[in-house]
Amino acid sequence: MGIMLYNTLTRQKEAFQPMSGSEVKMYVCGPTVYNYIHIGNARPAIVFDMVRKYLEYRGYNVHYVSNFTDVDDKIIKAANELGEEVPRLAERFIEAYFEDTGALGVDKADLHPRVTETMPEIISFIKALIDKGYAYEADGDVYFSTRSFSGYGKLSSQSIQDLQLGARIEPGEKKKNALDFALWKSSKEGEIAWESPWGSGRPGWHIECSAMVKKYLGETIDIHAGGQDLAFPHHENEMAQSEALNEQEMARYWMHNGYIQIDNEKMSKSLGNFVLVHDIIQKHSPEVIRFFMLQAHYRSPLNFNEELLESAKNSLERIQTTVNNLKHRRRESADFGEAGRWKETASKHLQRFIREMDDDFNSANGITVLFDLIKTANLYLEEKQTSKEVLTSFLDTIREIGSALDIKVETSEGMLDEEIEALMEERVQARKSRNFARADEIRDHLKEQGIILEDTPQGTRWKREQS
RNA sequence: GGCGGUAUAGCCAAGUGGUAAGGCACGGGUCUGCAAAACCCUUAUUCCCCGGUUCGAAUCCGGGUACCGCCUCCA
Repeated sequence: MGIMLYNTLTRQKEAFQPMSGSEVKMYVCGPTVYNYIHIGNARPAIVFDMVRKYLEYRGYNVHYVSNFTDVDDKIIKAANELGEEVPRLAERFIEAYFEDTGALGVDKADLHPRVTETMPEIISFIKALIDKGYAYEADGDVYFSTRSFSGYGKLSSQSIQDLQLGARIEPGEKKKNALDFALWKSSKEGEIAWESPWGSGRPGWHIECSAMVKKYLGETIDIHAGGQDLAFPHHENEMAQSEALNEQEMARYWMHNGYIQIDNEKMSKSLGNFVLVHDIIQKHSPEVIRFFMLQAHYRSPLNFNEELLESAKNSLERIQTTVNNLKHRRRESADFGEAGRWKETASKHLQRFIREMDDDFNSANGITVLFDLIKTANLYLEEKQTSKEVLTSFLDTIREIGSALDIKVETSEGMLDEEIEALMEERVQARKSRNFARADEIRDHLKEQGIILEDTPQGTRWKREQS
C-alpha cells in the first residue's frame, strides 16, 4: 500500500507519491544559530532525520536540505551582548549544532545552505517579486503584499480577515498593511549588511527558505517540514512568496512536528526551564533521548523531564539486554536445533513494523512491534534447544529495525582486558568448587568496574553497564 | 476574538465503529547456590463530563470542561 503521511496543507493523511519515481526532495527548516540548541530544537532534527532514514529504508533516494539562519535580529543582538562578530558567533553555534545533533544520531543533510551564502539568490528573488507586483519598497525596506496573493492563509487555514485582527504594525515598520511582512530590512548604522538595489540591509526571515528551496531543490519539492509553530507565519509566508513568483505549488506535502513541553509547561526563557541538548547529554545518553522522542508519534505533543528519560533508558535497556543475550546464546550454544515454528516469526514482525511505519511514520507503534519481537525472542531464549538460524533471524531483524530508526539496539562490547578475563575464569572455578563467597566477591568487584555477570545454563554471560 | 492540538491505568503511550497494544514503575510466583536476566500472574468492565446516532463507540454527531500552542522572527 505504500507510505501514507499527514499533510498539514490538506489536513489529512495522503498516499505519499513523490514527483519523480523514487527521488524525494525534502527541505527542513533549520535553526537560527545564536545559542546552543534546546530540546525543542532537537525534536524536528530527530523526527525528520527518522523520516528521511525511513524513506531511504523504503528505497527512496532522499535529497535532504536544511538551512542555517546565520544572520538575523537575534544573532545580531547576541553578538552585541557578547562583543563578538556576527559571523564568528554563527560559526560557533553551527559547529555546536552539528556536535549536538550528531550525538543524537542525526545525520548531516546533503546541503546546509546559509543565508549569508545565498545573498545573490535572495536579492534576485525579491527583485522578481517586486517586478511581478507582489512586493513593494518602502524607504529601504521591502515588504511582501499579502493582499496581492490570493492563496494567503491556506496553509494555516485562516482567512485574511481573521489574521488581520491579530496582526499589528511595530513602531518603525513602514508596511502598508499589518499582515505584510519584510523581505528586506534596511540596516542600522554599524550593523552587518549587504548591498542591494534598495540600499544596504539584510534579508527578512522567510525569504531565505524560499530562495534556498528554489536554488537547491527546485520550484516544487516533495516534503517541506518543520516545527508546528513554523506553520504560521513562517511557512505560510514562504509559500506565498514562492508560489507568487513561481506560479506553482511550493511543496506537495507539509509536515509539522508537535511541541515539546517541560513538565507540562511551555519551555521559555521567562520560566527558566530551557533544556539545552548540550547540557542534558552530560547527564543522559543521547541515544536514550533519541529513543525517547521516537517513542511518541511525531505530531503529538510530548512532555519532557528527567524521570521520563530515566524510564526511556530502562526501556531501551530491555532491548539491548535481549540483543546481548541472543548474541551470547548464539556464541555459547552448540545447539543447532530445528527452527520449526519460530522460523517465520522475525520476518512477520518486520512486516508489521513496516506496516506501522508506513502509516505516517508511526515510530511509536514501530517500537511497539520491536518490543513484541523482543518478547518473542526472550521466550525463544527460554527454550532448552535453540537453532542458530532462528537466533540469527531475531538478531538480524532487531538490528534492521534498529537501523531503520537509528536507535541503539546494542551496546558496544569493547574488549575485555586480561585481568577481567582472568577473574571471570577464577570465578568459574570458584563456583565449581562451591566457593560462592569468592565467586560473589569477584562478581561484586567486576560490577564496580561496570561489568555485569549473569549466570545461565549456557555459561556465564557479561555485559557492560550503561551510563 | 480567530485557527489548531491534546484529554486513555501510578507514569509514558498506541488505538477513528466491533468489544482497551506496548513500555516504565509496583506486587506475587517460577528459575537461580545467591543474584541478574527472562518467563508467568496481577494491574483501566473502561478511555475528561453530559446527551445522541448505532445491533455495537475510546473511536461518529451535538453540547460542555480542562490543559497546551499559533495569530508577537519561538522548533
